[in-house]
Amino acid sequence: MTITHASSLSRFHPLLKKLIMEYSNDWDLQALVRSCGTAVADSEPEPPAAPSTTRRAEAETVVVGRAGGVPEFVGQPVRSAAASFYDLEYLDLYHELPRAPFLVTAPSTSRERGEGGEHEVLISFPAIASTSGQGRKQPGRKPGVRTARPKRSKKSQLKKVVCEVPVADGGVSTDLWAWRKYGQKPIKGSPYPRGYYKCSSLKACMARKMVERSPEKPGVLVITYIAEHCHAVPTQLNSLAGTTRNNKPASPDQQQQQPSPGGASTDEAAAAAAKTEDSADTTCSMADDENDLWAPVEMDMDDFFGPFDDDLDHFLDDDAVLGRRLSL
DNA sequence: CGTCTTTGACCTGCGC
DNA sequence: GCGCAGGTCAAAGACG
Repeated sequence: MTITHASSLSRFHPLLKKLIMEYSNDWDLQALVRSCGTAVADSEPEPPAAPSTTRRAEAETVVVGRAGGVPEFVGQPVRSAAASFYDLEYLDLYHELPRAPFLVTAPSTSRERGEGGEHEVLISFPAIASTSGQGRKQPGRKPGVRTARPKRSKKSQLKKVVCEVPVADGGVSTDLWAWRKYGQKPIKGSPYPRGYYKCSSLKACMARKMVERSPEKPGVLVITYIAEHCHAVPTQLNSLAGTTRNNKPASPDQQQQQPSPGGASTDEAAAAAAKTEDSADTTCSMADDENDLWAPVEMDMDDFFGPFDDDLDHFLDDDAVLGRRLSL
């Protein structure tokens, strides 16, 4: 599969365009580009977002954003996207424009990556808000009981794809993977906890993602995809049990359980963040009402993306196209 | 019944 | 080598 509309390329940021050209036969990259959005508006560079998730993350900045966008990697394993950007290592992709569906800003100065550096791509999607509370208080597991765990691969060698997603309203944001939350941790220096999710489609799948609220931009969720899916996008989201519980408001009890590194005010912030985070996860992982629109169907990728090839230019000027995409 | 979230403990990597 | 912070595990209970 190749990009067939050269005119469409002109809308991409030069760096992205270059990548596309260089990887024009790389289905994965194109999938990422397309899934992130097809149009790119010129914009002035902004200060790069803070290294989003790890203290190790540093890099040049490329910004991709989309108004009302959805950070899905439709029909495309995230790992592939990451692999396609392999040579980019880390792209700090934060930016916002009020109108342009997608943005790419000029990269900041490039940096040398260290040995074993991460490979990260940061993508931002403006203007999604999310609400919905959930959860309940649960006791932790009993101490002292632990089984051997396979040795982890070096964190520094993990590939990452970082997406910045505006706090979704109603949880529009989604990808087609099913995720299961397996942990949550308060992050030092951030009032917001970070949630840890793994792919629940296949036990053997090592794909993971971390969801946290940006401390600098409380309206933005930072989603970091780690590792690779070892399977195709599920044609049906597994597990129906407990899929709607997240829509229930969190109990005050639970909110008090949120980490409170900074005192009472951050208590509230953390609780809010947790709610937002959970909401984001829910919408990313489960077939709620919005996701019904995304009901996975067996579809040829060309068929799936065909409308975007055809309407790429139109896409920029007509939100209806976005709506059309969202309704796919 | 299967899968989910919650949550504290445990483990590991990294910086100093 | 040590300590900290982040990442993962797994029990318990909820949900459909």
